[in-house]
Amino acid sequence: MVTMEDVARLAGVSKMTVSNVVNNRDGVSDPVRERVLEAIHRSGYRVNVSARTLRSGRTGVIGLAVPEIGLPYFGHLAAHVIGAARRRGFHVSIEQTGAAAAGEADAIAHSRTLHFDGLILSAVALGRVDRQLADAGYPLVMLGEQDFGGRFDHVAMPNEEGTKAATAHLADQGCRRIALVTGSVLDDVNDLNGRNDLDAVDAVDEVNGQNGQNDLNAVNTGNAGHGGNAVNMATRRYRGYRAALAERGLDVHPPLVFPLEDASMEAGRDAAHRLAGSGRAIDGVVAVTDTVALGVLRGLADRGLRVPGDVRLIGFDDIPESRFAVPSLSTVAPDHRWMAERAVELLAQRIRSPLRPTGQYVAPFELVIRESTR
Amino acid sequence: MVTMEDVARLAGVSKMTVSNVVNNRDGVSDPVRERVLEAIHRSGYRVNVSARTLRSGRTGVIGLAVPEIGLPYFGHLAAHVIGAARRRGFHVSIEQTGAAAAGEADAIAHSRTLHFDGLILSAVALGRVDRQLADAGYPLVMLGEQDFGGRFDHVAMPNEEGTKAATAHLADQGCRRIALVTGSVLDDVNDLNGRNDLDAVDAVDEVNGQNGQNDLNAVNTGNAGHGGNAVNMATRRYRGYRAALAERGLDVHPPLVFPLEDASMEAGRDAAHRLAGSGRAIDGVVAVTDTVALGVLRGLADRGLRVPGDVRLIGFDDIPESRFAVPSLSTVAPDHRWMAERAVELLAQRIRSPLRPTGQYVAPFELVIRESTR
DNA sequence: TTGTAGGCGTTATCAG
DNA sequence: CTGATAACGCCTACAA
Repeated sequence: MVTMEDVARLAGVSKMTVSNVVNNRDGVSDPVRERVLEAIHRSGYRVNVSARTLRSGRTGVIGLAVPEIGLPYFGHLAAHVIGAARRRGFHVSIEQTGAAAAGEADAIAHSRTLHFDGLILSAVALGRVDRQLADAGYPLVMLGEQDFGGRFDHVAMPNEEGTKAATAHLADQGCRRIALVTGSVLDDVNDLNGRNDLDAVDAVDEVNGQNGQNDLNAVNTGNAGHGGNAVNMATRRYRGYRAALAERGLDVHPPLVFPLEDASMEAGRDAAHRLAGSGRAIDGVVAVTDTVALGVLRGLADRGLRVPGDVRLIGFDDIPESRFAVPSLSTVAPDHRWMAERAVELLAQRIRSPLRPTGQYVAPFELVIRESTR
Repeated sequence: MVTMEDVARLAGVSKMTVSNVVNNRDGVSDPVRERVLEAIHRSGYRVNVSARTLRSGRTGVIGLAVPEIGLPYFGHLAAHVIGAARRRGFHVSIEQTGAAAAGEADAIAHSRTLHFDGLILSAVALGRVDRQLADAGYPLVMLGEQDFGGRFDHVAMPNEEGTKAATAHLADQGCRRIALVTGSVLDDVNDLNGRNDLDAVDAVDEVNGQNGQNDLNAVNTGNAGHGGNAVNMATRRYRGYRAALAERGLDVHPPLVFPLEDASMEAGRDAAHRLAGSGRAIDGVVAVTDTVALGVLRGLADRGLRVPGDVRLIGFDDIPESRFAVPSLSTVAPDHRWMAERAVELLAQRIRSPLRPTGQYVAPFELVIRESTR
């Protein structure tokens, strides 16, 4: 292995000068820099990242923890994050958490052990992050679902607004009995089908209005300053759904909510089977994610229901697969690129200045109308 | 940061004893080990991976280079590789190569720079690996498509056999004019639609019969000893297609081959449009991958062609999405779990013994018949 | 069974 | 502008 020592000898300078050249520091004269670069090239020298890390405490690697990289949404998200990180000189290492709180806590611990410079956590299950973690001052950005009342940097999906828009769209298309297919993990909401159960949730919803200072220069700024106590994705989407129904006077008791085991296609298909067999004359379905919606599409086909003829269907995420489904899937399309950029930028900032106030952001979105709701 | 020194002080022993405990080495008495573990727990000590790496030369991290983690196939593959690696105590870092030879060479260089212990390369474009790389002795396992004449450990897809089986299946279902939708990068084969163009390829096909020593204990052994000169995936799949047609007497001139820009759904849809407009009365389509097949499915729908009524369609890979398509997609299903396990195992072996002979394996597969070919 | 000395390749500090 | 020196935290080798 060729070291800085070797390069230094070859160029007739000291180790330190080589280091300065490698790291683009100034204080090196042009002719010397030239000589050093030449020597580096000739010797095939490569910096030893471990040694650098040992000395500097920085690895140049950030972690990205997702429930399951094989799910389309997370695969695409990862691709964006990797791109955004590369543009800022970071490398990305992917962790799978298995959509379990234990996995997510593990990912954080593992991330610190491996001395990633920071971690982007696409948290689904982590109900309440350990006080340890919050206090650790480890650079951590939450991406997507969960919300921790401003204790972390957070780039959120437009859960409530998006679902409301999707539901309203179905109503506008003439749907009168609109179902929601969603995760079953509504905070503080049990017995979902039994009663008007949102009161408990609403009581928790004290927006704390904490603002992150916005020194990002993204063209598309989204909505900064979104905050609130820990309320999960399913709850937020449920709220959006109920809000739209209420506006349109389409509320129904018991609510037409079909819970899922997880956010898989398989679960979506199951839900569609239950839905078709419920005898409740459903003519519109809002699915909590596109992946679930694709499963619902399949499940409806199993039961001989036509989309959009018998039932209209809309998803959430706009994964590429949705465009190619038959029928193509209408969906809420958050700006994933924007989310990835913002998350990486927030993390980079936190790595630079650990004590800056946290920032909360909600991604901009648009409604994409395709065949499934025409 | 808490170091071994701190733990040693806390436990009243030397640094070295702590190291021995941490690494599960023997030569430490039970009471002392107990004390040390206690001290580790109390202090929240974590080994510093950089320091360990600097000293030992091993990082415990392997790289996985794929064209694009957002494509369903690679996402699922990655999930399997991550699992297999974890079982062997390795961590996985994912690189995106962008399906370009430059990207793949970069990934290798980058991988070495980062001091991964080795790299699993899902190579698509890398026509000829640099002699440098081959000679470098850097632990490298090729996964999937490319084939390098035995110079690397290689876990291949059953390209030729699988495609042959798929094509034969369509013939058995009564298809008479079967098209192939595939990548356009057939080695040494230009002007694909002009003439009987396989001769050039066949001339290259000298199987060299190199065998990897099989000390793996997988239940499902697949076919070891597959070798050959560098012939890419598209060519192998084309061969399987032609072989099946020849057997059934269904060969047609010019061949019903529709080339793709890349292996995306978009490209598949385009191909379907061309195919539908070709006026060649096609009644069966073999798509080079499931992702492409899903695009074809969509493209056929655009043109009002029914699957399987007007055209039967079969893919390759068995990604989960295929099961949920409408109609569900018949496909060639290689054992992905087996492939991931074998690739990681080969890499682990090569890391242990760099000079062992290379092993070539072809994954077992089965034909999965679903609605699209009934 | 436990402890001590030294060095892995890099960078921060400070002197020239 | 350049160079000498001392860490960074751990592990190999050898001594006690």
